[in-house]
Amino acid sequence: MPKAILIAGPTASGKSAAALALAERLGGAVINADSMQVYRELAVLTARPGAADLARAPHRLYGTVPAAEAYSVGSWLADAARAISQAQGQGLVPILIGGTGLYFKALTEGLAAIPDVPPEIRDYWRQRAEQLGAEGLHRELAARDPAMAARLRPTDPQRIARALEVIDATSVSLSEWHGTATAPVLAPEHVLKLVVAPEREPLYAAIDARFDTMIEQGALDEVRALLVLGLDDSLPAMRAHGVRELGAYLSRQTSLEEASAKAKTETRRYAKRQMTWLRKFMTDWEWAADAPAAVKAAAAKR
RNA sequence: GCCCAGGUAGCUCAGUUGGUAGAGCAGCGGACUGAAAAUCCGCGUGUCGGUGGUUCGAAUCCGCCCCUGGGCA
Repeated sequence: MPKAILIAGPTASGKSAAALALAERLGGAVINADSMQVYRELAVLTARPGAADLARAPHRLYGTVPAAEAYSVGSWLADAARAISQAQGQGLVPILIGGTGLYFKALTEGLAAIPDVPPEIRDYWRQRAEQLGAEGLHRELAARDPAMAARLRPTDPQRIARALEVIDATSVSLSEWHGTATAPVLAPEHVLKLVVAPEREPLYAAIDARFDTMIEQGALDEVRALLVLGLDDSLPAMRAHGVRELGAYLSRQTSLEEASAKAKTETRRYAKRQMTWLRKFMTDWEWAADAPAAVKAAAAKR
């Protein structure tokens, strides 16, 4: 019996089905490793497991965070560590499943021990990014943290702002912090690692079909309810695929057809980026083309 | 059947007076340490409808044929 099972894969690959099947078979707890499925207000649009699935096995970290909160790898790692030991304490196999490559990397390789940056400082640099633009911000970084400035592209506002907030809050360069990884929560031994990755064409077809299903299941109501909260556009939850696009439809700026087409395109691009990540970081994982194959591979490994 | 307008990248279309073609979108490859469903970098992928001809040279000019849309019958 493995100490834990990790299942990664692009969106709409069927990895949830594999996780659920394994959880039932082995007596496991399904633990979310997806950056968007944590948000309470986003159930349909993030393809979160429904009531029927939740009844089949214990699920953790799904819909537990309000959309108003800015969640992050760091907070997830802490939550995941807790969920893993809790599951193990109950005699359940932790099955971590999701599409966020960075989360798996943090889990298995550790994360730099950077203190939390105070919200005022975060906001300050994000505003500064708006004002100066990426290149201007990069000049500022070059003055305060040349090492990071050299590592980052002057066109990458997000990472530049992050480097600035860290040196500002801690007086230590992010490049130094990156050398201070904490011990991984899950050592690679005794961990079963699976990738569910269909061929590109069927994957894209599944993405398109799934979005249509989401519309049928009330994605529009979900977006409407989210928008009513009046949250800041820069919050992660507001960046979930479909939120902006369906929002544009709800405010009559575009047709539903066009909104759907755009949301599907965004999702396809995301899946492509996920594949790039998987190819690079999940080289020693067991690869399967669909859920049944993944379950079979898991059985063979035990 | 006749008259127009078109057939160029997966899609929508550019393409000067003939010098074997280029934009947008889509797509593909890559990077990735607290926003990662984010952010950023790179790449035209082509029987120019077909076939004869003119020409040193044809997506561009001429003939015939095929297809699509519109009009007249």
